Amino acid sequence: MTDAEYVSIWMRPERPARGPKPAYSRAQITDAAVRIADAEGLEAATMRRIADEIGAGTMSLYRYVPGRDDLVELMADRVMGEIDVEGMPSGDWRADLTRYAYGVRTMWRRHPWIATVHRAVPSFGPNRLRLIERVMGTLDTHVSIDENLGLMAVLNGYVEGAARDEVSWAEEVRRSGLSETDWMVRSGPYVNQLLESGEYPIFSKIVMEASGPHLHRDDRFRYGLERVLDCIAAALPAPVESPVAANREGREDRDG
Amino acid sequence: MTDAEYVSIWMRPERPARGPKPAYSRAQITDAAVRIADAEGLEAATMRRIADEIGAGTMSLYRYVPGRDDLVELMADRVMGEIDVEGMPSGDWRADLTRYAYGVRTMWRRHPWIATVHRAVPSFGPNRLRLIERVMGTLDTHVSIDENLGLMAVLNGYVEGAARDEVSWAEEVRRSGLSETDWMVRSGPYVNQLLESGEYPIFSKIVMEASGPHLHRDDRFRYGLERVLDCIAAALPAPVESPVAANREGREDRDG
DNA sequence: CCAAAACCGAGTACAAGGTACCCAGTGGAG
DNA sequence: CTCCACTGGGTACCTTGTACTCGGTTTTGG
Repeated sequence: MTDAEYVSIWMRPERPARGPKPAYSRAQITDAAVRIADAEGLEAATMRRIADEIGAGTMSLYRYVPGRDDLVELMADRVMGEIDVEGMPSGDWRADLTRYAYGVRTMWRRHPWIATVHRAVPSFGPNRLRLIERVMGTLDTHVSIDENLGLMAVLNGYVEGAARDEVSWAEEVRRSGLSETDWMVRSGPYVNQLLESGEYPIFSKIVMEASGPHLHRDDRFRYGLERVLDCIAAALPAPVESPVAANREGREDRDG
Repeated sequence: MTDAEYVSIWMRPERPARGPKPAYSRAQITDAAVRIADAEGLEAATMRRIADEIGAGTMSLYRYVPGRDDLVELMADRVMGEIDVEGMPSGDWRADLTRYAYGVRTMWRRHPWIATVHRAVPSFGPNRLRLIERVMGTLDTHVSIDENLGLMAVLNGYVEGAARDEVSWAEEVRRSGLSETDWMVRSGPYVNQLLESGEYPIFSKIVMEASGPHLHRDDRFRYGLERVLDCIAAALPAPVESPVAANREGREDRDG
């Protein structure tokens, strides 16, 4: 293996000092790859395809990127940069985290392939670091780093999980090459079989609810997010001057 | 495209009625695949490797499974069956959900490759259905299906997100082929560079906390889980006769 | 009991995709 | 001007999924 000469993609300089001017750039390659993945899925972003997209030879990409895995890592960090966390922490943690949550969701919907990137978690690119500083910074003055990590796991878990759910369905439909309607028609027989067996009452409820007048996806996301934020509020030491955090016993606070 | 003759893997009968006795079985193939993936990662579970494992010819597998994607789907549902939800709902929703959460975590740690399976979300195998019935059943009598889905998104998001975090690191280490220590040594230079730049105070706190006397992974998981369960408790209509649900204003209830 | 049909396991072969290796051209350093 | 590190990119190889095919076996129809 290339153990000895391994360097993280984030430390590896884009280009050596000497030599001719390069014709392309990491950013250009990453952008092209993201564009393809957005339109046709991550598996369509092959080295050959990306090279074609920018008019380069396939192997030329390897002058800029050690391999495809690292390129995907670059792509992941690149799209994390689209999440707007400017001005955080602002002092209003609830507003900050709400904005962050919607930012993540928007980004996932724009780049569904992000659900299939595994190395995103262990990777610390510049944009990921910025998110950590800004977002965890909003709670940093209120709780210990331990608690902060715990609460962030709850928030991130929910937001990414919800986004992953939405996006996974859409990707499955796209992969099938069918229209959304045709796709549902195709899965109809199996779902019907489950419904008619009578063994899955809860599943049936879910299906029925989905076909009746139901909470829109946005409302559902908002509902869960509010529950998570309430959860964080409850874990915070003392409400200093936030007039929002006073509703915690009833449950008539359904939103929508 | 095989659009016309598409049938979900869950509807497709394992074998036709007629013909000679089959030498293998779907379960046998799935088990072998899971065994390989556990030990060497999902990418090591190639059709050839799986066939070798059970002593079959590569192409023989296609008599039992339409293709690799479907096999992975079978694998995913197979390991979901390891999550013990027997006797749920028991009446004590908090105990049920706690058991479920730890069950999921244990399963993920046993089968880290599950983090890389994308079709798991849109797929409804028998074991996934069982989980839905049992686990969502614990809240079904207390809240609407809408709220139940929302609260489950919070719980599942947290549990899977936390598991994914733990597992992603481990997988990254495994993929590198290095020991955990060597792996950390290898990423040392980059982390040090970040630390010394002084631009990432929160990140530095995380690193410092991780190397000092810190919350063990188990304690951290438990902390987040308790926050989520508190969040669910707060969203429930009215504590009927649960003596546990009475602590919701202070925060001296840190556990561990 | 026999012939045909259906199904079995498995080998051969091909298309994609990542990438090691190689080569000729180029432009900055001396 | 000379040199050589570096460039873009072509060729070729390995791995992996899987379509096709075939000879043998089991079941069915008579």
